[in-house]
Amino acid sequence: MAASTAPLPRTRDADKSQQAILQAAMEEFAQHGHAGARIDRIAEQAGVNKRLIYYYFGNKDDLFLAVLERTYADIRAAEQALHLDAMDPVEAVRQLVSFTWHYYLDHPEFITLLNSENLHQAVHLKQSARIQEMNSPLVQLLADVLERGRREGLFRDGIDPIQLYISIASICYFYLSNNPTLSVIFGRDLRAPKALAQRLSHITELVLGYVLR
Amino acid sequence: MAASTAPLPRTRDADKSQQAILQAAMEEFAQHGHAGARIDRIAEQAGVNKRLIYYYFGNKDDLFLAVLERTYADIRAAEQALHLDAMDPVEAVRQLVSFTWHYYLDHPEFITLLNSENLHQAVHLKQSARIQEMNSPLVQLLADVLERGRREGLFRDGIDPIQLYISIASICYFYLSNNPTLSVIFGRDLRAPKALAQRLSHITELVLGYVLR
Amino acid sequence: MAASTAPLPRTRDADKSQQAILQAAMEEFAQHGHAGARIDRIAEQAGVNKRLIYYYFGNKDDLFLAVLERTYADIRAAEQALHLDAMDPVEAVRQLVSFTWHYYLDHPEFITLLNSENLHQAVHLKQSARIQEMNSPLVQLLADVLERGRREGLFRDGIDPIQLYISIASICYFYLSNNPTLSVIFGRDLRAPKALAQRLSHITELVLGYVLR
Amino acid sequence: MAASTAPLPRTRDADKSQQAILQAAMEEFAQHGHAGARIDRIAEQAGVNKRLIYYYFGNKDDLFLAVLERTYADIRAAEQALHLDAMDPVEAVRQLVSFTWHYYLDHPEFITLLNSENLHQAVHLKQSARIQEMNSPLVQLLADVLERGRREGLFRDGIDPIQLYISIASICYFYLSNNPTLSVIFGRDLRAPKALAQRLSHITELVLGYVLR
DNA sequence: TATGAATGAGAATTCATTCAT
DNA sequence: AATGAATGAATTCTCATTCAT
Repeated sequence: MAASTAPLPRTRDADKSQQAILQAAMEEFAQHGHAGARIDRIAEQAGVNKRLIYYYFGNKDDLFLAVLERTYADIRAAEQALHLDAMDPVEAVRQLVSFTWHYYLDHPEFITLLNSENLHQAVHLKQSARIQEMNSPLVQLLADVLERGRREGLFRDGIDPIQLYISIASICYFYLSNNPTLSVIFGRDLRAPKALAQRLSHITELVLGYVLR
Repeated sequence: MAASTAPLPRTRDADKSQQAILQAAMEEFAQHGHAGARIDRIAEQAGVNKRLIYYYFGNKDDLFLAVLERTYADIRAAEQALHLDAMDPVEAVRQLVSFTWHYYLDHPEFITLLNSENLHQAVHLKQSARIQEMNSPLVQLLADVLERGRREGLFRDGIDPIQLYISIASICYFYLSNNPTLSVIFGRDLRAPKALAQRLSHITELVLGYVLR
Repeated sequence: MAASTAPLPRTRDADKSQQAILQAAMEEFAQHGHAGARIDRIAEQAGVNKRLIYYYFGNKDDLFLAVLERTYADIRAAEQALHLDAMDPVEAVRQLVSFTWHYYLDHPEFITLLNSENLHQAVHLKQSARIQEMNSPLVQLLADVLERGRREGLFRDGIDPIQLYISIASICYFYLSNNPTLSVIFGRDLRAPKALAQRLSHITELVLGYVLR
Repeated sequence: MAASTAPLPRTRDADKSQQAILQAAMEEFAQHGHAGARIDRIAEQAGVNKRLIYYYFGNKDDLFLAVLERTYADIRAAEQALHLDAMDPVEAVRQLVSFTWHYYLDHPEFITLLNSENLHQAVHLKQSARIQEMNSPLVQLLADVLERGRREGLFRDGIDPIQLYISIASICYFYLSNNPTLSVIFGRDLRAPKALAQRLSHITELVLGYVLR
């Protein structure tokens, strides 16, 4: 029945294999970094022949780039769902912080992939027109929120939205990225649920404490 | 006395060899991460026989740990020189932010080494009693500063010094750590002198904006 | 049928490659022992890329085990061809001795491989369910022969077949295994054809002298 | 007091170091064979600097030879204590078997060192005039015993003492040398005290069963 | 007599990638 | 679209041995 409806099965399998490779590669690169990742493990995890990876993705670097592209596409898609313009300024800031925090928390691969790419001076990213075209809506949304807050007399003047956006990302990202070493240094489990809740509370306070006049 | 002045231009200097290896290893691990680092390159850079690395440091992991230990020892030593207790609270916060920022800026290896260690879930760090004993004085100093500021009616109440310390580290670290990808995404050079100055200005403002009532 | 005759001079023959590796490994391990064997030489002798050895056999130890398994399989196969039950008891004992002697004489690799494995306390053998399942038929055959001889009044009573089997193996094995040192100590070539013939004659006499009442 | 009696201390230390090296080397070569032995471990075990091994023994092969020489010297010394000429022939044979068995049992290093040397076609032994001059008295003693037994009408005629000597060595040596593999193959611990006693009983019976008419 | 420092040659093993079908 | 076979170039690590004192 499926066969009679369309000439798709072949294509579907191909797509399925590619998706399986991409997913496995994302996990492998996320867990071991670019240099530590193994093509063999990706093939095994994806359940495909190793040769197929080269067939579809060329080589390890191109595969890494494909993973990066998908990673950025994913976060951009998630960002699209965030409608800060419909909220009052304070709530919008809260939501932005919360979204950023939870996105990183739920997508640890995002952090390790970016770290790996930064270790390599963003060589892959620089090659990708696709990613560079995927503009994050958040900076503009944040700029609007800040302007609205300023006009309402709630927020302070002269806040640079890019700087603030980076700062919000920072205080979410770093805590999660460096959690293992911080946990050892401070001698406590900074990934415990309670610690995570306290962290979100602090960063929200920090950001609001700064923007509110 | 004659004995102590004599052997200057010797090659058979164990300590010198070890330091050369350690320095070369720090650079190699910082530049390529743990998995990407090459023992061969370290030997070449250190100007010693590859075998000597194993003679003194055992294996790649132990060498990496030795590098981590030195890295932490270095920052702890720098932190010791910071006398926040002699300053008024606002100035102390400024100095802490400035110190943190400049330390990371001047020691890019600190960032990449920590990232590499975090990718590996701090496995090496967990083994090192030495590092765990090197307590940073900054958290306590910051706690004192916050308390003084609070008593003087300058600072807000209920600030957790550990959270704030991590946040200060975050906003300094992330900007530098993720500079390559951020620069591509935002389409401008975030390491340009002017951009760096603006960043320091922003983070100082952000932190003071939060702590001041 | 055409299909089966076609691909003769192919190099891409997995089984052929594996057999070539196994054969070369057997010779290398037999000649140099486990520790003295070199993977490089095995690859060269087998005419394959060194990497292929790891592809098929995992590592040196696993390869050694594969060689051991084949070695035991070979001797078990040879033992199967020995039909002691069809002979009169005295002839059967003669044949068993002769078979054992000639098998060791014709398969010097059996001796050195076993010596190597014994030096390592049989660590590889202990892992191999396969070898442990390959029961030698000889002990049971010998037990039957001894029982027949006893009933016919030819052989003495109370001979333990396992002990006798080990003794027969001993007097064949040791002479060949320790031939180099014995030759030096006794100052004559114990591998000369005449010496070998005398040895077989002696051991046959020794065993028969013991079993016959 | 010791210092005043002679100028020996220095020499004694030297001798002590040499003996420590030799002892450690014997254990190392016995446990790992020639190829598997490590100079580093020998130095560590002997508690001396690695360089000293080269100072006293030249190189690994020469050290191995020195170990072999001591090993042969030891067994020759033990053999000297065996006075078969004072016993009646049957008792003398029993004693020879028992001595051989217990010597191998108590000196496992003898077995593994000889196996290692035989793997190498006795290359070291061939170089050693010393060892070749250390004639074992046992063959001659056995010849005398056999002759006495024959004259007393107890022993059979025409027994070659060298062959019998080798056979006695065989049945003792092989059981112990190949104990690990035999234990696995037979599925029982052939080094258990009871198994050892049974073995000695069997080999005594076997030899006497042969020599007695 | 003794030793810590140093090394060249080699050892097992790994890895991304290509071949042949 | 897919795969098992095969490989060259590393890569970490080892080892007997020598250097310099």
